[in-house]
Amino acid sequence: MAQPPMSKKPMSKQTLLAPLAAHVLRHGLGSASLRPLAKAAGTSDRMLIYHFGNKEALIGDLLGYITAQYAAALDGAMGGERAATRGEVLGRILARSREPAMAPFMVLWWEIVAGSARDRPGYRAAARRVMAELLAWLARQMPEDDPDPEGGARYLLTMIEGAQMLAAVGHADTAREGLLASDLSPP
Amino acid sequence: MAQPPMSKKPMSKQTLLAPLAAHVLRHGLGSASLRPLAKAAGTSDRMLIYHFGNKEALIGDLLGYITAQYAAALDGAMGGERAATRGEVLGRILARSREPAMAPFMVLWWEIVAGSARDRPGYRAAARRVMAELLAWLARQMPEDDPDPEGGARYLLTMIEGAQMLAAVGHADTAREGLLASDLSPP
DNA sequence: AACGCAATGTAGCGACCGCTACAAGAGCGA
DNA sequence: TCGCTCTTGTAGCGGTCGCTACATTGCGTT
Repeated sequence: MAQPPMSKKPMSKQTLLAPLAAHVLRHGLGSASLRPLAKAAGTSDRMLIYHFGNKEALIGDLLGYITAQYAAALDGAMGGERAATRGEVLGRILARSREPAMAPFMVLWWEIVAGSARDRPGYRAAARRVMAELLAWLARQMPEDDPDPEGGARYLLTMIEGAQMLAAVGHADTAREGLLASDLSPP
Repeated sequence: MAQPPMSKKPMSKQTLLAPLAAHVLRHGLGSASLRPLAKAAGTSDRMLIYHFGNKEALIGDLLGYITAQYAAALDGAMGGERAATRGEVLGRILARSREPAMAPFMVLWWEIVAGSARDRPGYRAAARRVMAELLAWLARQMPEDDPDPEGGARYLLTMIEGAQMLAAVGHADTAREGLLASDLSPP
């Protein structure tokens, strides 16, 4: 069946990034090749190269877009009054990370970490951006009477990432029980 | 120049795994395709399929071999007297992880985690094996007077993996400073 | 109307992918 | 020696990869 004319879209980098990001969040970076990506964005591999130059640049832009999305999601979750304890801050962010909407990003995140560890171009920058954003968010969330909010944020970030890694390999219970043995008494 | 006859090698799964693992540790799992792997092992893609059945099985066996190697390395590092504090245990294992000999495994590790998060066959099992081994090692290392060695091991495991993830994305200093803000006073 | 240029489709290149069909050796027991 | 099985080499299949050459469309400017 022939398509109706279907209001023409400008089809620039910016309009392409959203569907491309959606595809990568669903299927991962490892199997992100030009033709499937193009199909997901309603265009052709030819046009992806035309707009982004080459695949490496495309992935770089895509990682930037996705990490910016993640940062915005974090900022949007900033509401509510301050937590009373470090443990409460930790509980909040872990709960947020467990939300189903975050799952695709969490899965993608480990691909970004792996790329960063191997120094693949663009990955390190994307990972650092997420970490910086998370660190700032945590510092803002720390209890009002915390003696060392920056230090506490770094401590919590370490715990959070450890817990999420354990969850990624099916050891979520290990992390949960580990937190019980820390000085972070859960709420 | 023609090769001398060069004592014939039996060339079984077991003899192949060592050079294959070495290649994967150097170049990563993402770019591990049959022909380069075969070349590294002194054989042909044809023979890899012959011995392992298909690539998925090969990767599975390879992950098993590498994680077993890692476990053995951990056991070999078990010597010495017990640590006096949890912080000292943490310091020991982080120091061990920083050894240059461990670097290839550390880089590979995040690929394993990413594969596990995406549920690629074989990855979850390999990751769980490493975690279980590390957990047992930690429990054995805990201070003699620790009130809850298993809980402490889980806590330390969470911190360790968080710290290593941060190191993988170039935030090693964040993890180090974060530990100063914890109840784990460094030695 | 003529031109210029950005946007896009079509077709294909050479390289690599996992895997297989086929045949030939190598050793061994009957 | 015959045949059998295990191992190996050669060649190639159909597919995907990133990317490009070339032609065409369409729109704004002159």
